Amino acid sequence: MALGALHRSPLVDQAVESLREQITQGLWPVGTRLPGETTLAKTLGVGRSTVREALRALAGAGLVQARQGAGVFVIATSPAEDWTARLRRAAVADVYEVRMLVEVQAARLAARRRTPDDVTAMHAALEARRGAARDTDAAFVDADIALHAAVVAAAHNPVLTDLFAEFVPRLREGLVALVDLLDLRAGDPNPGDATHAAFVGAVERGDPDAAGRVLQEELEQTLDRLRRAG
Amino acid sequence: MALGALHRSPLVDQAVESLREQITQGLWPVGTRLPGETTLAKTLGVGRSTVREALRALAGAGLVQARQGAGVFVIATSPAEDWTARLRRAAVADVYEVRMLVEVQAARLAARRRTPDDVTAMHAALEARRGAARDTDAAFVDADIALHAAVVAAAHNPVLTDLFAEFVPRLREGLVALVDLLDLRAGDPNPGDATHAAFVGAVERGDPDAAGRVLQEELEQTLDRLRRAG
DNA sequence: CACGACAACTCCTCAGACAACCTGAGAGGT
DNA sequence: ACCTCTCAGGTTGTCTGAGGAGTTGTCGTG
Repeated sequence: MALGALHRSPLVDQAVESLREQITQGLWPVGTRLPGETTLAKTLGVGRSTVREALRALAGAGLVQARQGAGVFVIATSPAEDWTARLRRAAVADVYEVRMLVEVQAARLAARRRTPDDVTAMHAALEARRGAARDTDAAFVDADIALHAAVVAAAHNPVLTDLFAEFVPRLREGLVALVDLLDLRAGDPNPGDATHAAFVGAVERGDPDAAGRVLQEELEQTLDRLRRAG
Repeated sequence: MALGALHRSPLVDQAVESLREQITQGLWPVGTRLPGETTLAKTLGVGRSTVREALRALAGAGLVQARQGAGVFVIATSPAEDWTARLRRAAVADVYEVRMLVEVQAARLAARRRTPDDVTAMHAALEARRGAARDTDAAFVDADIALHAAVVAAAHNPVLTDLFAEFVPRLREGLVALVDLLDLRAGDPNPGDATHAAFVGAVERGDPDAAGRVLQEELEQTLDRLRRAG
């Protein structure tokens, strides 16, 4: 059941994925009528109401359209979906891997371009991360992400900043689940503080290689955990 | 009674509209929990199944998300601006820079994960790029991008592949303009062939460092030209 | 051939039941 | 005072059965 996430998905979601895949793969071209609800229910092995809800979800995404008495018709095979929705559906590990690729390079850029203002912002974020040590998991993850966002912002590329922001919701979701699942803060309520401080220091003194290396190691560790947990 | 409000819409659609309106109007900000299904059913005057299907439609559109046992939560108040529009507004140099960051790391991944199929695809793309040497500027740029896309695909991360695909339109636009503006193919109708071949070779023999380095140099050169031209 | 009746499908809506799950409050122990 | 555990109430998830309403193709009749 390689449905990629830390929680097992409801039947409806599985049905949606199955149907969406068959549509995008071209099994049912645009304009064709889907099999009836009862037929789909039998082939998918779920109840009729589950099929209906799955079809509603696809209709909400703009892939199909139901006409009473006639049937459900495919009106688009391309998702035409926004990027955030795609991220939400992707496996957390894949999202995290891309985040790692992007941020490591962003850190290298930041080490070359950071301004004094960026440095103060980064230090403030680092302090906030420490302050969240005695807070809830979600708050700690938020502080952690804020620190990383501050570094990305120091790269001074608006596209990059937007891109990272796009990843944040899914990232947050996955990290909170991970921290909770593995009880990462059991021993140390402020895990990764030393590496994060070293990371910020490298950016501050303008050392791209060190910044990239430290960050890569830190993120790779988490990525391994995510892969094992998923 | 010819046009206008002919066939009344199904209750589900009415419920979807009603709920969507209340969400976009800000009655339920992001993060808040919606009233329970039974409550909504009573206030909307429809059955619970109808409410469920309406919520599924909104979930498919990316506005809400249901968590079993907890409730249905608002995760966005508007259908999320599409990323391509944002890219179109950004400076080409900034887009290209991010593309460089992403692809250099993607190439390193690809060097580790490429399969025999990937290698044949890359070779075919390289040949196609050569074949486009005597073609128009636009066709040559397309072949070039296709080669880069083939390498990214070899990294075997769906999120990464999608991300790169998102960049393609804007990239193509900028590159065609650049080639035309600087007359890059005046002397050599197939510029960058040697470096691209070296690049593919590095990925093929599984050398991440070399692949990353060659690609970075190649892309940085173009980025410089873009900055000067812009 | 033209046309209307009709049967067989389809989706639409509701009601009820039970399962799976989350959350918060309170009991109880330390 | 604090922590842990239990548990009840509420929530979404899933299935089933029953009609209602609309569409479409068929078939008999003229």
